[in-house]
Amino acid sequence: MNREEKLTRIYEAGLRVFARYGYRRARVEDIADELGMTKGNLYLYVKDKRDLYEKAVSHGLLQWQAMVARSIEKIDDVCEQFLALCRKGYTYLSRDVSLRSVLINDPSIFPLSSREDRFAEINRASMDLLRSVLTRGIREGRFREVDVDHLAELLYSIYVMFIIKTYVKSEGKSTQKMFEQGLDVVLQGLLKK
Amino acid sequence: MNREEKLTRIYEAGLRVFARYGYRRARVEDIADELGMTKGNLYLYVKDKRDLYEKAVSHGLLQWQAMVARSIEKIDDVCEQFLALCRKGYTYLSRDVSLRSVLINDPSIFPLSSREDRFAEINRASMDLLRSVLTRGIREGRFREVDVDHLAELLYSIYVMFIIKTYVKSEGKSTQKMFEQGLDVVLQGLLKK
DNA sequence: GAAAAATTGAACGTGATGTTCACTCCACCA
DNA sequence: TGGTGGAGTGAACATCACGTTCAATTTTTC
Repeated sequence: MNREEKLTRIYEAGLRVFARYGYRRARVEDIADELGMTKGNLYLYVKDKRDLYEKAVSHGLLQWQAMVARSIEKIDDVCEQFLALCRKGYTYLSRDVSLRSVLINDPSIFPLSSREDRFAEINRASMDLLRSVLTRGIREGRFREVDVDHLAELLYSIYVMFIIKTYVKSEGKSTQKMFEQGLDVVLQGLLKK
Repeated sequence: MNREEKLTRIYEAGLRVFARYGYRRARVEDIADELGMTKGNLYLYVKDKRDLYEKAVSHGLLQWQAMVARSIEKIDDVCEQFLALCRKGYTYLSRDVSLRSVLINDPSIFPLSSREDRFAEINRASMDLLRSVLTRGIREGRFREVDVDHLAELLYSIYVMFIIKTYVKSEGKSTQKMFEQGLDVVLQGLLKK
């Protein structure tokens, strides 16, 4: 594994840990453990904890933005769209956004205010995506007339949970099944009889 | 406010904080802040951090067990039952059980192994409750033939999230709306056409 | 097999955190 | 009014956890 790939793995592990505990409470040893290496070794790749954090966030942010952008292009129906959103690639960052900022919503956890603006922006984009899918479904007469705002919020919460389960603690297989099942039921509930 | 009530408030605040960060990463100052008092004052009520943790967990565990017991008596249909489960009283403990043990599932966070057994037990009881509701609905021909295990898991996850949002960061009103809306859709999806 | 690169683990210093305590504040009563 | 006890404060302290460094060791490369 070359230096590039190793850095990527470090950033991803870093994001997982920062997402779990927040910057302040995350220990660089946690990150080393996550990678199966020692603290000392980590310091050959990053300057210090802060540096690791900055780089990791930038790394994840790019991936996540690209994914949202791609998703928006091909809105179809809520379930497919939503599952696609869940399945696709590198959404590590959403864990920060979601677990902390959305669910628990504690701005002190992520200290960089300019970054927080971008988190908020991405969150909003994702929510907008869901809302527009729901609205369109209703307008086209396929969905029942549900409360778009609240349902979008619930769906986004479910999405967040999927991300947490899948990426924060990698329980891939059964989690996938569980959400497919669940979303199938939701879709049935949405569709007009 | 007498000493009894104050102790109760301390335990509840303690649980919130322990649930957020885990025993090790929770600071007693966090708990003091949560209560709007100083660390020093806290020590008039509890012996030390460990003592606070023990007492708080016991306190919450009793409430939660009582609630599950009550719920099991009057199973009706999944939505009503589920919402009741969500609305009712003191379920603080479930945040520990759920956010940490269920979602992130990190046994190291709560160090008392005997306690963990009881957590697991309560978790299982809650899941059983949901599964039995679903199974019954299907057997009686009211529900579509969904995958009971996976759907129960998703519902439980949603429940966990409700608890987190409501109790860990008290966003009562809109959270309530969001889950009622969401669960209504789920119920519609469950019911046979 | 030597040179270079990667990795380790122990050591260090500092800042954070659990705990204590002398002191203040205040309600209550004589 | 002045004394008493309980509630609460915030500064001080001691310990230790954590970020960081580095000499020593292992692994890789040629």
